[in-house]
Amino acid sequence: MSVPAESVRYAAILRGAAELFARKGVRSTTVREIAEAAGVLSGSLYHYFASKDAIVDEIMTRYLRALLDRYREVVATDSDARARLHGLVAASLETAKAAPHQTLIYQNELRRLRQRPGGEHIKAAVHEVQQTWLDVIEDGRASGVFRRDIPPRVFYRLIRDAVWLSVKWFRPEGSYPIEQLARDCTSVFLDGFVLN
Amino acid sequence: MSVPAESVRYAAILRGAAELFARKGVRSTTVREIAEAAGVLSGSLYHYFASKDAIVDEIMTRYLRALLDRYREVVATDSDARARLHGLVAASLETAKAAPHQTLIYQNELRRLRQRPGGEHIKAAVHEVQQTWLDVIEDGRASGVFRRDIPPRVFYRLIRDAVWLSVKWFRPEGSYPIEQLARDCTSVFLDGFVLN
DNA sequence: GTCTATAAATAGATAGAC
DNA sequence: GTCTATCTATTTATAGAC
Repeated sequence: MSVPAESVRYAAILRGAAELFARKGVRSTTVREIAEAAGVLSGSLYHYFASKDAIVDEIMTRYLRALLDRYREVVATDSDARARLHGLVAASLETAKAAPHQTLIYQNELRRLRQRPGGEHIKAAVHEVQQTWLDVIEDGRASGVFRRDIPPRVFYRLIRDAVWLSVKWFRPEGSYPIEQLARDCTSVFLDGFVLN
Repeated sequence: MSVPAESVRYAAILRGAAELFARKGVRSTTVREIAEAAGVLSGSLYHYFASKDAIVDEIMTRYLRALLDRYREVVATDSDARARLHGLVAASLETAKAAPHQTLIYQNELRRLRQRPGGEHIKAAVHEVQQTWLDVIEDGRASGVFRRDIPPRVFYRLIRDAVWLSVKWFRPEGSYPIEQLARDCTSVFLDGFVLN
């Protein structure tokens, strides 16, 4: 929520910056590059954003809002734990496919974004993401579907990292569709890779 | 392999730089900070290394050499595919525990390290790491132990990311030992999280 | 709303004294 | 082998004309 709530140029800055941040890293991307990608000179950026950090913040805030909207839809369905876990896997993969740059920034720079002053709302969103997964896992344990000998947090972190890091290798244009990846991912984590 | 093959200070620079690179990122770490951590002034760094990038290269080269040494030990054992896969999981987790900073740099900056000129030997090492996993997976498929409906590369990437990213959350000082994590990790990926 | 011009700080790296 | 001093380039951000 900067000075002009929305405009074509404002959106172009966010879009171009996200691509650059994902490819080169936030720190290695200069405001001049962001400006060039948006078709303006660097001084003009400061009409839309107070600083380079403010651009990063806006990108991540929007991204987390969209992600949490999808997660809330998934847990609103009254299906069993296995279906809901698959729903979270699929929602995450679809989000990564729809917003790969933002997902990559989220993976690469989250640690530093959380630490820095003013990162409280990001921290809160990240916590809600985690809690959504843990609730589904706990539900599956309580209903006797999931194993009790694996700590829920450990399982959560394993599947979380495996799912999200797919943004680094999954190619939507290939012959292996995202729906298949979602099914394979759920099946490996729930049924295992050994033949029964 | 810089000018003085080895010295206390040389080692101190590598150690301090690894910690800083892991915590702040390579780009955000200045040569002055590296020098301060090693107890010298920035000018003195250039007696040991030609550039900041040369420090990063040396850290990653040593790390990958140590990792591949462990991997070669694992695949040299003539056990079945399940045991060898567990061996790779355990070797990776132990490496991450022994060299957490280097592992974090490997995860965060590998993409950029590979791309830049002179990164061919790193690329070759990364390829050998991948091939080690794929060989074990292929062996398990051929011997009828692993599923054939999941693409080997997909399974490799899922378990690879889950295992390596544990460096971001695993705490060696906690009550959950690394050996248990290795067992849980192997079991989740091979047997699944659902109760049988 | 965009540009020009530039301020102010910081970066990697070098030269030479000690 | 280390430090002092500094060069050169780059970076974020600002001020003010248009």
